[in-house]
Amino acid sequence: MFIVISPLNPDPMYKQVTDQIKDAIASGTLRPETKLPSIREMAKELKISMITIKRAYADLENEGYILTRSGLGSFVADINWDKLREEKLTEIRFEITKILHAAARFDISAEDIFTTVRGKGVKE
Amino acid sequence: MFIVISPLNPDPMYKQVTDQIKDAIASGTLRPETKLPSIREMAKELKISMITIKRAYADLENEGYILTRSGLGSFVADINWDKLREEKLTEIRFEITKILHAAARFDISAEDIFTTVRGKGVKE
Amino acid sequence: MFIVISPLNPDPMYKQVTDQIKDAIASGTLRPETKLPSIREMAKELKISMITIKRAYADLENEGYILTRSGLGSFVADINWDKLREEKLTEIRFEITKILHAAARFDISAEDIFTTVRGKGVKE
Amino acid sequence: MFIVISPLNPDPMYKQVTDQIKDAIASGTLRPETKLPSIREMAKELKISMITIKRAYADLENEGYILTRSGLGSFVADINWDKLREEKLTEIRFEITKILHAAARFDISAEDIFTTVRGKGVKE
DNA sequence: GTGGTCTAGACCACA
DNA sequence: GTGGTCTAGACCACC
Repeated sequence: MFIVISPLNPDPMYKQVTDQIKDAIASGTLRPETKLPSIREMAKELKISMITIKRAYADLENEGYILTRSGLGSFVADINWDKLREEKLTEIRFEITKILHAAARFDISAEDIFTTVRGKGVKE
Repeated sequence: MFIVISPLNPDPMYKQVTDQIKDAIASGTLRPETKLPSIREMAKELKISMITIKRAYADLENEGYILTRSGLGSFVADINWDKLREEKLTEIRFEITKILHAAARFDISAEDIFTTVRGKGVKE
Repeated sequence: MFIVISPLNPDPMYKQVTDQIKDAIASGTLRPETKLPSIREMAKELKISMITIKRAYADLENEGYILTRSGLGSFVADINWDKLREEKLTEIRFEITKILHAAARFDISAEDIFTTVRGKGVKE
Repeated sequence: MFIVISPLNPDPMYKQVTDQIKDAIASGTLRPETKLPSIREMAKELKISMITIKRAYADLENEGYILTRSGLGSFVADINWDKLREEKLTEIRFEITKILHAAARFDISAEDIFTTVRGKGVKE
């Protein structure tokens, strides 16, 4: 599979898993209805504990990214993109504004930041 | 004093303390040579354990923000401002880039965000 | 394990621990990637508090000797020896020069010292 | 007077005082029978607490460097130079050996250090 | 009064 | 099981 777990990444393992699966879903690499590897398979492939994968899948299900049916496996869910996008945009706007206010104390302006961030390969 | 500990903030208490003291130093509210409140005073004022403050002060000393002399107290160190600003800018760039990556998963572009943030009264 | 805590040693316990682990890493007894005993194991073995070991491990991590991952344990880091050696040499040269200048006031020359230090079993 | 107390020096203040007085005696700057400043004067001049000077003078008396006579003041004692020099040499040897041990951790030999120190203007 | 060290014991997140 | 955080309370050296 396409997932990589790094011990240097400060994020906990389960989060590294969920983040990468979310990326795959959002980018279309994993399409709705697609069956995910079983917990056991995924654990074996990534050489990490089944418990960790279980936790990751549970989180994904709670957040509506996947659906798990006993005995059948886990499948990518069909997501309400508009609602998700709106929520996310509000959340992000809040985060960014907080950071910019903090930055202002160091005499770093929003433009300073936007400029250095642009042209770094971030999708515009 | 000027420090506020919030139970809603997911950061551990000691980090809330260090972050706010760093900000105060960086913004000039706390000038070099200034004596910080003693561990005991600060603990009493914030109503948290002495040990948590001690941990915060120890971290600040390790990072070069303050100097601590047993029997005397802790004092704001003389800091290399350019280096500090540079570090902060790197840190912020990292934070923002992380958020933008998360945003991209929802088809929210950097420009979408910059646009909604601009004209919100944030210093540019 | 190989660590010994001596009550006669004026160094605090946590420093005795870090010094001995640094020695073991530097001498190759502990190789990169090696897992260190857990905080609890080490504490039990040395019959000192968990917290003292935690302090020692935290210091080692701050100085780059080990990496600690919550839930997994602590591991010997891969160290940039050349850089470390260079820094250390500069630092030592400074220390020694300071001592020699102090000694000169007592009419003790550098050669006097070098001579008495040599042949004492110190690695040359 | 010739004493300087530095807050950057990790040695406690009372030790900075005793060390510098010992140096002055050993180097002949302070000759036997010379009267030292009173505790009160010294404290005022160095801008530190009388308690600290009291502690320093007490230590010096215990180690035989000075004699205090109530109502008269403190005077430099008549010292056995050979013994003093021998003590100093032992102390320095101890310091140097400690540094060399630390150095050995980084594969830096005594010769490496002696070589870089020599020819730096240190009296040999 | 100050900070430095060590202790015991709790609760939490993570694997 | 692992480490991370927070707590209360002890003793010490220093000012």
